[in-house]
Amino acid sequence: MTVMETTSTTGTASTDSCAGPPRQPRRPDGQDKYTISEVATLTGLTAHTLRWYERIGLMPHIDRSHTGQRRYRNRDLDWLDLVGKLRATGMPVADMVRYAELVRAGDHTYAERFDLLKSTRDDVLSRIAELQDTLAVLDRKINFYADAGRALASERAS
Amino acid sequence: MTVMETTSTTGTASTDSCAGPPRQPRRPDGQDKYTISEVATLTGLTAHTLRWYERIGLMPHIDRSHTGQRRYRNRDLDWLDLVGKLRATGMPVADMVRYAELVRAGDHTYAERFDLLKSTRDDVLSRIAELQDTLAVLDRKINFYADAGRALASERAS
DNA sequence: TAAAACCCTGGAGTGCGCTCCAAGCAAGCG
DNA sequence: CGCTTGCTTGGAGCGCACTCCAGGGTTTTA
Repeated sequence: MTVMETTSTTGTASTDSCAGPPRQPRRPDGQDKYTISEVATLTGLTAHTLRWYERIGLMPHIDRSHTGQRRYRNRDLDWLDLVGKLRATGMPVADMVRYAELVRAGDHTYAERFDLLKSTRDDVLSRIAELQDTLAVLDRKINFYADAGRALASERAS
Repeated sequence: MTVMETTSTTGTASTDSCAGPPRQPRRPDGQDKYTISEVATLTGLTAHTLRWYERIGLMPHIDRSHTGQRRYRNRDLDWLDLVGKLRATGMPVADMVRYAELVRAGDHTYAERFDLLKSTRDDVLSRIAELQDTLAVLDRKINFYADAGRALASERAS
């Protein structure tokens, strides 16, 4: 029987949709050192996924302890927050890797980053519109079934 | 060299985000008979995908011509519209199959359909919230890079 | 100090949603 | 009549984003 690796019972749909800055039990900058499993609980990702993100170039360089274990820092958590948000928009991982490369490349890539974020923003806007469209359809159907349900109830009562 | 099967250059992001009832060149009810490739162009799906939807039970029974070719009707196009919208919400195909089964099962499944649509609606709402959250982050970053760009420009001018 | 819990790596496996292939049938056209 | 085009089927293949495994080393707890 080996390790279980955080099966993360907190599903994808977060209950607190109106939280300001997400206050997690982070350590203050300066003594911010997290093991991979701590980061897993903080982010909801598995340790597997965190290592995989690193392999494909989606993470900046992660510090290591003297024996080679990963030691994440607050800025890594910030990055993972961003990654999580971008993933939620449906952005493919490859595109995020591209953005990560631009960040690694230095300040002279500002313009490219700007373009990338701007077109992502457009995507998000149109996806929101799409969802609101779907919402309207859903509401029509829901009303239909609600009415049908009431009709059946009053029929039973008569 | 065999057939090409509609590589659909119209991407996933539709440009007309504010269209009322989507006016497609449909034939009037009564003489509504479409071949699979017509439906492919109308929906943006490939013929492969249409057949696959049928195989997995996502479609109602589709009429056939005397030689066994599919002949879609307007109600099938309506169904595919709904399916497209639900797909856009990220609903797994298996869940849509479940809904399709309820529809096939008859009127006595109204309550279950209601529940399914209602929880889907909740998903959509929280996904919209999520996207708006992401939008805020994106806007902050975009502003940062825009400012940085302006700063560089004025630096060059001095 | 020993057991339990945790972490490391490269590579293989999984599930989803298509996507395509091979082989064949059917209709229209010169 | 053959050619082209389009449709049919079952089944295989693919790309993405993980997800896990084997086989080892490390850290923590009792």
